[in-house]
Amino acid sequence: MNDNNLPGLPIGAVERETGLSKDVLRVWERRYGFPSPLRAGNGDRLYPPEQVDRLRLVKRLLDQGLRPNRVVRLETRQLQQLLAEQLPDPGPETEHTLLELLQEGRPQAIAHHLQHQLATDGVQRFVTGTLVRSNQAVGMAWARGRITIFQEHLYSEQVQNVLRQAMSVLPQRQERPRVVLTTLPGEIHSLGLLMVQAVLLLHGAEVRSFGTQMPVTEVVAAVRRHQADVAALSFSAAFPATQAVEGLAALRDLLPATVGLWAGGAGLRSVRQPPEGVDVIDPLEQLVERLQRWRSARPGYPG
Amino acid sequence: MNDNNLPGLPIGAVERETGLSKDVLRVWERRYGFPSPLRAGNGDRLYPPEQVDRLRLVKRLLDQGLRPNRVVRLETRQLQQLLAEQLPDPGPETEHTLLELLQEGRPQAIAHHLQHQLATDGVQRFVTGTLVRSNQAVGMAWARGRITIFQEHLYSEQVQNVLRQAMSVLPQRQERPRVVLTTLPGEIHSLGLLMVQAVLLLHGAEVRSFGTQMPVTEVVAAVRRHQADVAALSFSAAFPATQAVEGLAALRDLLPATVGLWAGGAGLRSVRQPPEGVDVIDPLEQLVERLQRWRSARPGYPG
DNA sequence: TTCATAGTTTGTCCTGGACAAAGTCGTCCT
DNA sequence: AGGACGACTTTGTCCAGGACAAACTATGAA
Repeated sequence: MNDNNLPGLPIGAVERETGLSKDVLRVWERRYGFPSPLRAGNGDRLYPPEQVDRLRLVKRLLDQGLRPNRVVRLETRQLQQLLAEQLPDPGPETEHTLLELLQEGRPQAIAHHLQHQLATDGVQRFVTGTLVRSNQAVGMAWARGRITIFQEHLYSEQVQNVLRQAMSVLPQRQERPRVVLTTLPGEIHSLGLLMVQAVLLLHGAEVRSFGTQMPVTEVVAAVRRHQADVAALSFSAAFPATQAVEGLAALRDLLPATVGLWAGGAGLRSVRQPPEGVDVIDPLEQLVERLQRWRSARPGYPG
Repeated sequence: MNDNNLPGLPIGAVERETGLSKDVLRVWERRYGFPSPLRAGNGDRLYPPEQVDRLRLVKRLLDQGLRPNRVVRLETRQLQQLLAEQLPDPGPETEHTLLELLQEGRPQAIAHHLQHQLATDGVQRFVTGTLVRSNQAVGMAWARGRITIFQEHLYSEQVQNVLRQAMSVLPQRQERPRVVLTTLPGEIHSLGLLMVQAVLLLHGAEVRSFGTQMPVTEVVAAVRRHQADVAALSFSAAFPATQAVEGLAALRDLLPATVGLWAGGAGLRSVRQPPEGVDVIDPLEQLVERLQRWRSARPGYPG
């Protein structure tokens, strides 16, 4: 039996759980008076679980582009409300069944449901339409407190399974362009990556996916070694826009000018002016056009 | 054209790339004189790429259980040497072909190779034997500078594909125990999770995998909601042992006594005494025994 | 409207100190 | 010999409070 009934989490644990750095947590406390953690005997901050939950909501609002000033002081209720307003709404009853399945918590049923939709829609519409809406619906449901984190996790795990399986069935046509696909360090979400991969694969491009968290220099090395035509980067909403821009600028600088640099994902929504030489692709449908444009600009390549 | 020719990375980027916290980077500098970053005009640290590479090596040595004191001051050469000694050696020529394929960099060929071995070995031996050795071989090759990070990434991406596909073919017998499977926040590696999932699935357990990074309270909620018999946690070598122990203790405290708590992975190697009520399972083969023990202790359940 | 400029907000980084947990080592007792 | 215990050392994490540049906002001119 462990005496682990602490009244709260230390700052490091909160950083890991919320994605807000220790520095930010401390400076918010100083500036806005929230969070207002308890203190351990030695002066260490201890964040009560309610405050951690509230911080998670704040984080998502920031990810939507709101500024701390307007958000940090709000109560949980208000945060939920505001987040529901801010999040893209997939429509009222769009994904009712999915959410019910999530609440029941039978992973098989969820996978089956997704599989069914995939079969109905086909890969293209499934990924760029249905899945996008489902993701939004799930995010919305979390914001409203209808589902919890573990249910979100369960969802993305199932999506991942379905997507990977769909791709394994797709013919590998290996036509140009050859695309190196990955994310920068600090990105934790891999769903976007898979969605991009599926679309590219479907349209006959040769995708070489490296998963998440590739340092800039490694992306460059991979592009060279694989003689890729394009480097494609994915950024989730949770990824700091400033880091994205920084990374893309550095990449553009290090990659040969002949190599395309494509970037997409909710993490770039708030970026006013992307670095020169970077193609921002958003929404996902644009990827197909971009692909065709690349090919028609290079008639030498088949496709 | 961007002026991104900085002589080094800021401390935050180094944290993301190496997994060493800003605090650690600064305190090492103070104590050991390494790293010794340049300074920007405003006093900010700028870590040259060579030092970042060296830090990556240091990090892996710490992950092997060595102490900073003995390691931080060493040169790159010595670090590589020492790491080669410390890492478990899968034998001289064991995975020669795999490494050659990795160096060539054709993902298809790698997947094919893995698939072939899977077919030869069967799931059990593939996961607990061949894959473990392959992982070691790849880690070793990186330590020796034979391959780089992006090649490691490519490898784990292929392994992931092969494993997920193998599991999708496996019959879902859904016998007891029902196992909630995940990792704690801060864990970035998901391979271990998949390997465990494959073994459990093969032996007819009902696995509910939630991917990586589940807060302790969410694990508890998931176990309750899913009426699971066991919570299984995976820890990679990169995961701080102290955090693992802390998290496991908290989990044990919050979970009902009737629910088993199984933990495994290289991240627990250095743990002398795990918290009471936690089953440490290492190596992976033990998982099968543990499963059978669980079942024979509960003759009511089929299996 | 669009664009430049002044003001504000915000994340990140800095120094240098402190301390508890974990590891190491030597000693004593069985 | 082996194991338990206590003293010493190492190490990661946390603290305070200040600073600043980049990003954003608001204001006013063309």
